[in-house]
Amino acid sequence: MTIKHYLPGIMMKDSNETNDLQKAGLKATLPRLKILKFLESTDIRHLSAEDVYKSMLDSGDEVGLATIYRVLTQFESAGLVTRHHFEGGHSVFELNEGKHHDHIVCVKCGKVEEFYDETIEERQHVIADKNGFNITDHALTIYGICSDCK
Amino acid sequence: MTIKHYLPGIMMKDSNETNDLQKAGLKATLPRLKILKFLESTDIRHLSAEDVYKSMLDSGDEVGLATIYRVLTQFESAGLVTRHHFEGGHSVFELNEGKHHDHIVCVKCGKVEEFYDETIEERQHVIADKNGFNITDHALTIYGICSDCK
DNA sequence: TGTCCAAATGCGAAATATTCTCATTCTTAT
DNA sequence: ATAAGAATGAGAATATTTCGCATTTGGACA
Repeated sequence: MTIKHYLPGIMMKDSNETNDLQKAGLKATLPRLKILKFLESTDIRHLSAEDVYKSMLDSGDEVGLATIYRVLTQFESAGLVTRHHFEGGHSVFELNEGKHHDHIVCVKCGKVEEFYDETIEERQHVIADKNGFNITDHALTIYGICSDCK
Repeated sequence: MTIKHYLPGIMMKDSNETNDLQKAGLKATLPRLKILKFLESTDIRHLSAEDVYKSMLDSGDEVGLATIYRVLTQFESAGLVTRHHFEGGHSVFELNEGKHHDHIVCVKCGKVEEFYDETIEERQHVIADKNGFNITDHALTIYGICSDCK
């Protein structure tokens, strides 16, 4: 669905999503576009593959579960989403928007808050250097009881 | 198997492991003793339930896989081991000895190094306070390429 | 030390989560 | 529009973990 005809004089691409996919080296297939648009439109930040599958089904966009898994993994490789391994054994995915952050998770209700701490970021690089590693990524998750659950 | 008869004058308990289990509120059953002894004797720090199962089989101590899972979970609750969710989707367990530490994992070869950083520990408490959480635990894993794999 | 009861174990079935296979359908370059 | 290769869908296959239940065991107490 293009809107270029409604904005004469401005040369628009078919959609931001198509473009984002192509920049990521991924063909702009319908399932991928739908999944990306879904991730951008939902206000739930952390979703399992199953969550994505069911939510999309509910809104009438059926995409096979295997494809959801494949596409989310591709999005992860492309840097479009981040995969987290919170407690529970299954992966959850988060659309990468804005800046990097870490998470603090309530072990009672599952609520997830985001935070960013420059000091911690810096220390991690010091630690990686000390151990001879080149950091590719990191995952810091603090677990605790949130104020609602105390 | 007790050794108290060989140390006259010293009142020894049946074994450290039996004692550790009882202090943890767990009956000193044979499978639990074997698993605990195995964890204490191996020099591999991070093991999956399957790893524990197979290694014990190899050394002639067969314990059902379901029991391994149950016992490791109980040990976790009792604070004897820590469960980690490194990349790969399955849990690995680590015997708690010495002090808390975090991990830096090589994404190529899987090597795991431990580190402890007081500054990061402190910042986490500040962050939890700021968000109204009582920390119960935390998991910081840095991912990178180790010096061998560069 | 023998007995008894609750708790623990073993084993296979079931549940979950994720990946794979392969026939069919799209995408995109031409 | 067409062809070649990539992507998808559906279900089978795998991997990991849990569950149900019959049997065994640990340990409190007589």
